[in-house]
Parts: sequence; structure tokens; C-alpha cells
Amino acid sequence: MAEQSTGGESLLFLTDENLRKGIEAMFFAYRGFTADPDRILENMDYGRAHHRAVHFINRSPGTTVGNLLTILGVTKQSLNRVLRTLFDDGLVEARVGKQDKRERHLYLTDKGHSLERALSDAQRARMRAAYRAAGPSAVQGFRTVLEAMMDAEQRRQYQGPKEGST
Amino acid sequence: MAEQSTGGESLLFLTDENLRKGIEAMFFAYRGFTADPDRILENMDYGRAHHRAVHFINRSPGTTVGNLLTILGVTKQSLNRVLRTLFDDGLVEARVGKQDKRERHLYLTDKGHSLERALSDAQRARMRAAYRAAGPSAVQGFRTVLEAMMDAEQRRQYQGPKEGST
DNA sequence: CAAGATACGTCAGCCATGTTGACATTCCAA
DNA sequence: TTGGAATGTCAACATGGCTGACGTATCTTG
Repeated sequence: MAEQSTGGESLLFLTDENLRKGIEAMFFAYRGFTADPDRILENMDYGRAHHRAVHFINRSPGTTVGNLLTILGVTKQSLNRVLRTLFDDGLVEARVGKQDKRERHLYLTDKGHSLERALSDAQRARMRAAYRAAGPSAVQGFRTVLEAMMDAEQRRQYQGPKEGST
Repeated sequence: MAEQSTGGESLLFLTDENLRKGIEAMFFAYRGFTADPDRILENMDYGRAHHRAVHFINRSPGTTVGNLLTILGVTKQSLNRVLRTLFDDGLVEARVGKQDKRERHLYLTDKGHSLERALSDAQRARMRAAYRAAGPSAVQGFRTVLEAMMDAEQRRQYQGPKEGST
């Protein structure tokens, strides 16, 4: 992953000033990153928490409540509040596990898929524009730095459910 | 900025799968990004909002309340709650403007500087580790993509108080 | 089989941080 | 002198975190 080959080992990119810029870039970019889905959600009774739940259920259909808790890093009470509204509104469906009947496997309904689509279309549009403007090698660097910035556990979650998808 | 020179115009980096990975990378990385300062803050009576205020006052000493409102993108009521506790605890000082006496210019006190130091040391440490692991060209790409992901107004704020620092 | 552990749901309450709306003060500028 | 700008503040509310406590299936293990 790490492509440490500056040759002259110029570490100028590690100055406090550069780090500060990176920090602020994360702050402002994250705002942009969430702005479009937020705009969609604010008309409905949902928030960012619902977006996250829907996103990860879509990514890993049939995932359990416990898995989702691990990925999202919130308490079950907090997640439950969100899931309950998604059940009630018919966006998410919970099926009792076949092997372990204690588990609830979560799936998006058609209605859930259409919300997910709307949200991720908006978010992907911005991401795509940024990628296109920056170009492939910048995107590569972007991903590399972000991965290095995650906690180890988060990095594992990040690899996703399917592995060999290249 | 944009270094679109793939030659063969291979747009494979714009697949939905790649965009999804970028989206999740932002999500997980942002968690890591805020984790260390959050740990420091949770012992005190402060939260992320205080961190942001202190950060930007430190970056632009003497900035006004109005400036801060623009940068942070929250309501004055929300910001005021935060600023009041920072005043009361002697971390931030407000001086009445000399030219325009309606304005309050904000400065960190010594105590404020020491909190800012603690928070930004923690955050910079993670950023530095990520930068170092990723290498200079990845960092370049990281910054390029993040800048492209911001809203235009945010991008202006991001340039910071000093201009010619390249 | 009995007992403990696990997965999940839920009630109740607290906290941080965002929001609107309304109103007061001070001061600049036309 | 008057309108608007910059700021502070009170009140009320929403979202989405949190802890603690408790209940209920269900699985697992002695």
C-alpha cells in the first residue's frame, strides 16, 4: 500500500501547516459529503442515522442487528430507535434467522430500496464529480490516506462483505 | 488542479463500486479522524462543537463571531451556547472591535491555547501517521479529491486566512 | 434437563448540539 | 435621525448519541 519513494526523503509534506490543511479539508469535505443526502432527508422524518442504516443494510442484505451495531458503532438503544421507524414505515424488513432464531436478518423492502437509491444517487453524484475532477491517481491517493486514517477495526469493516470484486 | 491524463481515458475508477468504497472510506475515516479529540473531550464538559470553535479561533485569532458563524455553518444560538461556556471557563476572550464596536474579536487565552494544543496534537498525530504511511503523492491526491468534494463556499473558507502559502 | 450466555427489544431519562422564533442592545452609515 | 447590521439571549423543540435496568426468546453447555 505505502508508496514511500520520494527518493530524497523530503518530509515537507508532514509539516504542521500541511497537517492543519488536511484536518480542515476533512472537516469541510465531510460537510459537502453529507450535504446532498441531508437535503433529501430533511423533508422526511429521517436523519443521517437512517441513511447509515439503510446504506449498510443495502450493502449487506441479510445482515443481523448485531453486525449493524458493530459497523455503526452505536448502542442498540440508539439503533433500535432508528430501525423501529424503518420497520414501521415499511422500508426495512426483519426475518428471523433460520439457523439461529435469536437473530434478525435485515432486508430493504422495495420502498427501502427506492429511498436508498435516492440517497446514494445524490451522494455518488458528488463523489463522482470529485473523482472525475481529481483524476484516477488522486483517487488512489485519497483512498490510501483514508484507509490509513481509520482504526484497525474500522478498516476491517471497510473491506466489505465481498472480497474479490476487482 | 485536475490532472486528467490517463491517456487511454480509462474511466474504470468511476464505477459505482468504486464510488461506494469511497463513500464508506469517508465514513469510517471520519470516525477515526474525530476519535482521538473526542476521547479527550469526553472527560471534560466539552464536545466536538467546542473543539471546532477553539480550532478556528486558534487558526484566525481575532476573528469575529460572524466569521465563525459562516465557517462553522451553524446558527448563532447554537454557537453562542458553546462560546458562552468557553468564555465562562476562561478559554476564549472577546474583545470589542476598535473600528466597529459591535463586533467581538475572539482570542484564545493561555488556557484556551493549552486545550487547543492538546486536541490538535492528538488529531495531528493521527493525520501524520496516515500521511507518513501513505506517502507524499497519496497525500496530494487526498487533498485534491477532498477539495473537489467541498461546496464552493466551503472551499473559499478552506483556503484559510493566509493566501500565498504554496 | 437445568443453567447460563447470547441476541434482541424496550422503557425511562440524560446530554450535546442542532433548529426557529422573538426580542433587546449597540452602533455604523446613509 | 433612522434603518439595518452585529451580537446576545430567552424559550422551546428535535435528533441522535448515551447509560441503566429489565424482559424474552433461544442457543449452548455442563
